[in-house]
Amino acid sequence: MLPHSFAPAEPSGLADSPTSEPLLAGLNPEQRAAVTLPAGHALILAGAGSGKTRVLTTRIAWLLQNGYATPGGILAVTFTNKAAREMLTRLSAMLPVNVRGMWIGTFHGLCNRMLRAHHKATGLPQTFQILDTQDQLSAIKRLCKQYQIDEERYPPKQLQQFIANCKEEGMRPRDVPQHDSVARKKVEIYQLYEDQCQREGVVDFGELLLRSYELLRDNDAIRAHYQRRFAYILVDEFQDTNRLQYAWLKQLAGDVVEGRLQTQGSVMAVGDDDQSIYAFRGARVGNMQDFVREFDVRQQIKLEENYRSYSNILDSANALIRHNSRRLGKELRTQQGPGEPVRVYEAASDLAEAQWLVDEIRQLVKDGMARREIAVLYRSNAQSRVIESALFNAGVPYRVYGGLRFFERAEVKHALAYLRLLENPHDDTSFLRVVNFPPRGIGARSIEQLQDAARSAGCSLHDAVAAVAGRAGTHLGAFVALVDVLREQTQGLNLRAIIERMLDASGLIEHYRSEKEGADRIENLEELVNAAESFVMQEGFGRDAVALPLDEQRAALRQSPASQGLNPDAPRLDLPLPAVDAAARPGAGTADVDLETGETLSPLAAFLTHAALEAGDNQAQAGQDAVQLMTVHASKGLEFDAVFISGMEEGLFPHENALSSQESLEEERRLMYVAITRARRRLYLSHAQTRLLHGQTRYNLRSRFFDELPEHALKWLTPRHPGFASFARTSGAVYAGVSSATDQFGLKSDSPVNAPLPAQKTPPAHGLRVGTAVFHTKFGEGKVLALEGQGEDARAQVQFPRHGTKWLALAVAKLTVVE
DNA sequence: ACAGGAATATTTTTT
DNA sequence: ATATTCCTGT
Repeated sequence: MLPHSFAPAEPSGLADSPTSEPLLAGLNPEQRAAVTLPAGHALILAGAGSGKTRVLTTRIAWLLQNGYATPGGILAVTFTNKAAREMLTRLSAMLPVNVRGMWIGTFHGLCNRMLRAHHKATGLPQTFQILDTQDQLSAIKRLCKQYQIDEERYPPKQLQQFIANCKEEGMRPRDVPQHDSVARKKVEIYQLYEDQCQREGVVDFGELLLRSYELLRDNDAIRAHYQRRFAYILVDEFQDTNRLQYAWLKQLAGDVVEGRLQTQGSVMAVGDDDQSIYAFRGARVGNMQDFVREFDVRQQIKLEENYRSYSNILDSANALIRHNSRRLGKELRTQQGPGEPVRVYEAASDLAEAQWLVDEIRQLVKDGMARREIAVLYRSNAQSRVIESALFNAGVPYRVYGGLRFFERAEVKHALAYLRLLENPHDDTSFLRVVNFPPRGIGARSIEQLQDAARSAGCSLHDAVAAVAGRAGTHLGAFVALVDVLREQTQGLNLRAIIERMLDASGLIEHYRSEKEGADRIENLEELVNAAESFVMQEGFGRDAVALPLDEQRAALRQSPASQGLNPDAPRLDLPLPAVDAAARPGAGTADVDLETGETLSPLAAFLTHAALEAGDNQAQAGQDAVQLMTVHASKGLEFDAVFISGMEEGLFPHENALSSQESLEEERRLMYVAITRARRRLYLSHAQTRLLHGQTRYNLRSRFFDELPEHALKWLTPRHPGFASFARTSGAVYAGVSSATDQFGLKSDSPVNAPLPAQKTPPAHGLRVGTAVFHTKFGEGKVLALEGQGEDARAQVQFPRHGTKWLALAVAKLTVVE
């Protein structure tokens, strides 16, 4: 058994102190076991709707209440700001605790907090700014121009991906294998990018994590400090962690001694391998197995009791996900009855599907369901269009999730760029964004001149302005003067005043006033002032955690059912942090590290950080009771009384790009699992025979996922036509999806869109499917994008890397299938 | 400097 | 079909 050292006290296990009863009331045995686990590492497999957040927050409250931990000894990490906020809100409703002392936030938020506290040790300026994805891309493009990198051979988007991937794998340029000249070049660019960021005092999202990880890894005193401090580490959505995030957690938890992890704190990882839907952006479900092995996890608890849905819905989810291999294994169950059947509808077209959705939604609303309790889910954003227009024409209020968020809007980013220049004039990304916006006669030529000057002088664009002569120099000089004067003038002003002065002096407002569609933009700029104001009000800027004022905490507590028996006015558990005992730290006698400096950021710097780390709301205007439209991904973590999953078609869901490998197909299945488990009472699955996609009519088969659902739970609203399974049988495709089959095949392209298809379809003789790799003697290898027509008329649209996309008559063109 | 037309690429996305 | 990006001519 691994040695554990526990601080400050060790929970004794299931023997609760009498005071924890009110906290634990209403928890089922598994939840209760998870909440009251003794010190040591634990994996909680929390199924959808099993009360995961409740367990996490109650665990923290229980640890605090029983004195097993102080607020300063807790670290709880999530992926989204929303999840972190929810945890804080629920926690402060349970206990009158000062949440300010706790480290509860996103990975990025906590890393940011750590880097600011130790900026000297990390080699960053204290007021380093954070590049979002847009900023990062423009920084890379600028770098490519500067070093004359062939953007054909090294597309900036790809470089961005490459750099982000490297960082997620914990690799600095020197760590990246350089097998060939292309790899060498990419690494060289990576290094140049790093130098540029360092020079400008900016970090990207990946850098926040990597720097923080390296800080812990390379600095014994700091690592020891945090290892001692965080007696309890809790990780939400653990299945979504990437390699670097896991490595970061390991640094916080303990050191590897003689090949074994010697931990100080206890790590509780909460996750669900069946809901892992972010492998495409680096999430590694394997971290769950690694965690169990490397941390020698003894406590594994499954939360399988579902409090959300009726059993027909859960049976469907369970049956579907059983088709995945390599699962940790889990079955959702409920004490509720079967409820209503899952309704399945086949529409003739995407239009007809949307119309049916509208009719069904209207009926639900008429029967008394709130519109906000109805969600329409789809696999990809492009599908929302038809549905939106059907809802719009019917006058049904709806809300679409996704799209640009507040702090990502162009006008807001412009304003933020000005503010960032006030904070840091050497931020070239911000400089370039607004040097000629609003237009002030500084063209591409002048900027090139300036960039050349900056490069030869090895300084920032701001500092290079003096070196540019002539008219260009005059205009540039005026811009720099504007920013510098503004910086002077805003010294000592409050945040609101700073922003107002900036909006005025920059000419942004005036510029948009003269633009025809500028009204919305001006509104957003005014909203920026409000956002800053409410940020300041929230006290405690410089921290990502949002703390409720004490009286609000107590008010929430009075209303909370979890607070029964607690005294809302009891003194706060505002215990001091454990002192860092330098003498007791092995080999740290001389260390004079500024551990967790008390330096605070200026309100402006703090606000800019906030803007970068929390891009704002992702949904359109709230308030009105509206039907919710979103992708399946966006629906994760939400629940609704009625859920429609639309576009249940082969090629769409599962997506055609995911058919090539077992892993990606299984991720699609998990995605479907997530979608199903969003529904509380009613679940509808719909698909259309024809659908307009990329300007072309496509004929899609019913999704294979239907064949994986239990017949007893389904109610077919329309007669069943043969679906993927029958196609797969007749065409010899492997049903489990190992082959790259999609089941799209050609029907006469001029068949009327709304006419029902013939009941019996025949599989194509040519054996091609969308996604098939083919070889053409003249054009080389290509991929089938679409198929049309039958027999002699059959045509295929094929995309060739060299020759573009072409329609080929299969009777004429000699195409061979590439395995 | 900027408008307008051609070329291009369309899974999912948080920080 | 459509949104975005790129490029060219004025």
